[in-house]
Amino acid sequence: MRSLEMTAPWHEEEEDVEVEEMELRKHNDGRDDLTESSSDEATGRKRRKHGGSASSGSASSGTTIRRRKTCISARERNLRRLESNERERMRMHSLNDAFEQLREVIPHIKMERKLSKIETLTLAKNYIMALTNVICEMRGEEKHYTFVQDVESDSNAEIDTNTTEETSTREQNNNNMYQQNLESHPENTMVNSR
DNA sequence: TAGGCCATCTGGTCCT
DNA sequence: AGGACCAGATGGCCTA
Repeated sequence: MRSLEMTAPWHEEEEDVEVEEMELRKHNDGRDDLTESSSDEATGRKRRKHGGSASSGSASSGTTIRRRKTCISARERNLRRLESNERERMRMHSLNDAFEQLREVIPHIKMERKLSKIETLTLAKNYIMALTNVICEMRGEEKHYTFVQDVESDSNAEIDTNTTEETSTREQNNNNMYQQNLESHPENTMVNSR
């Protein structure tokens, strides 16, 4: 059970914190399974059953760092941590909502599974580049971007092995689709092909 | 079963 | 001071 390995900073300060931390965990798990699950079912979001890293945090949070003592109680700290967790969850949910909206406006070849985040960002970038090229062409200027090199470098930077091949192929298809669609029908630049 | 993707927790840092 | 942002860690789910 990872929660027993918890090394929260307040452990140094109060003896009863460990017990309270376990209570916090139980409370968290219960809440995930009950009150929050209903709203998550509505949005289809996955939820973790257990908490995150016990030894998480940056490497800079090593043993030499002395944390400032505060006068707030362990219970108060726990409460603030819970509130902070909740805010972070909401922040990530809003970020994911933004990704979802981005997926909806990016023309791409429809797949059984939805685009991953990295694919979404890469396609969005490529789409912007394709649109920029169209604008340049309409103005009689040189194209700003070429795709083949960029796709290769971007994919290799982020994804490897089989996924790279699959993603590169798919991105190339999408890029070709962008170019063909934009060149033959520049008036349809916002057509969503999903 | 390994690897990719993801959600969540967590503590540090930045910003208001 | 408190919230937002960020990155590391971890475990669950899914697919090849």
